Amino acid sequence: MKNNEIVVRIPPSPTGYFHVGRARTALFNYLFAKKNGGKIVFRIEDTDKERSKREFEEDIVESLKWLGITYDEGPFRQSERNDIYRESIQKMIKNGSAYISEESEGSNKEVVRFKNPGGKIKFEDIIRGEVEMEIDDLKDFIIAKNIDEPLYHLTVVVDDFLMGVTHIIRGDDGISNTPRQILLQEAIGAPRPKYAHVPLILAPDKSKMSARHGAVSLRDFREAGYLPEAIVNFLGLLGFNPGGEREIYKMSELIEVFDLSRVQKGGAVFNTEKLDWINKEHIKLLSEKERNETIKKYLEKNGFKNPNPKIFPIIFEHISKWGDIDKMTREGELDFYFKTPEYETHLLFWKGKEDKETTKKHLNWILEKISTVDFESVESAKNLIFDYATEQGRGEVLWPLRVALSGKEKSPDPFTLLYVLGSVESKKRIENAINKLS
RNA sequence: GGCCCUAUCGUCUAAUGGUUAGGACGCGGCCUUUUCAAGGCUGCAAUCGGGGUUCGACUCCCCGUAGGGUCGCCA
Repeated sequence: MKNNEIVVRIPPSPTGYFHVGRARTALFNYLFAKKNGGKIVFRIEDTDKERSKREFEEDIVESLKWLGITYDEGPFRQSERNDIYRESIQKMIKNGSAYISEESEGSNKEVVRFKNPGGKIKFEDIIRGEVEMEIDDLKDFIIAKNIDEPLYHLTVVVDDFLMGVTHIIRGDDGISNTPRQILLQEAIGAPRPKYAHVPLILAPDKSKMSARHGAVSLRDFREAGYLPEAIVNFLGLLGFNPGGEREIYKMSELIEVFDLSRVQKGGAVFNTEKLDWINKEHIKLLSEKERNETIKKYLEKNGFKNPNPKIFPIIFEHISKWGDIDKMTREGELDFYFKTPEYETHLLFWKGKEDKETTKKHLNWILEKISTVDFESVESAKNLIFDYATEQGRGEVLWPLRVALSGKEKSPDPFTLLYVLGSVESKKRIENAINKLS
């Protein structure tokens, strides 16, 4: 089933944390390779010694792993392959396709330039169709600072050739590099791979998504508490759609339906709301156990020791990503589960109607009613009170009860609160409320 | 500015010559045992403009327009 004809590559340069755009390109490469039984080569393009950092390389490796994008070969580091590039440069100089050029500007007085034949370069792009570009204004572009310091175009072409890369699936912003690389391929006698330039991921203002637009690196999303499967789902469907109306896909399902020729031509705006929705859908797909464990972990991280497991499903209902738990904590939305709430007395009144006696009456009724029982379920709490509430006016009874228990204008329903808090704590809070009214 | 690319609801997209232009996110309304959330139902909302080709264009061609990418001894 292995199709050894197909080889793709994932070639990040470790000059920053792994960017979502690059992640998506990596994902498309992965999907394409897996779909067609091809091979994936992972190559670190760290020829720029100034900007390349191990920290970034590690981040990229980790991010790929987090997403579930695996590779068959590598990582290779271009910085460790100088012998290979040197040989190519020398060969090109020898056959006249490159030459050492004396410079009056720049930081080196001699560089290696490629002899540009000029004219036009035409190539076939799987996504865009036929593309033709003029190359005259490329001049004799530089392929190495010197014989031991090769530059991007040269290293890419040499490596793609040596690693047997058949399909180059990369971001749209690299399309203008293609003619240069084709020229180089011809000079070293490499076959021309097939190209597919995927459109860019755009910020809401339609410009290329970059750091000034907020969260752009995978680690940002990881830290915000997104699920990797949601990121994969979202990115996989950004600029690609298999047709049909399905929105939620797992990696394996994405592989099945992936088709490079269905990739969109235009850029796609990164829509965080949709990502959040997709993330929530994937949280729903988790097992209850897995979900609860993560919620517990986040609660503890936020300083809530030994959280009551009864609140896990409530929290689940209110979040679209784990990081929302951090936010809820910060905004004090969770405090009432753990300690007696503080609130303005006025909040106790249904629709702001300052009727102390009635409010007290209802609260007292409930207090008495619950003093002898404990709640086995939300239902049992409801059964105890609901008929009375219906008779007396649901808002009149239920609103003050809810406020007494939560101290909040917005919270889960009072029966759930009763069940979660238990009768002892509930009684205490209701008594509190009654005291406030006296 | 040169070169290149792109163009369907606000956003992601479906419809590859014939549909009341479909779905999703978001937004509004209603319902669902007070509020919030969740859920259900429902509503608003698009083929950039102009020419062709064709019996018939979202779909094909041309010209505009708009947006984007790229023009390093970075990758």
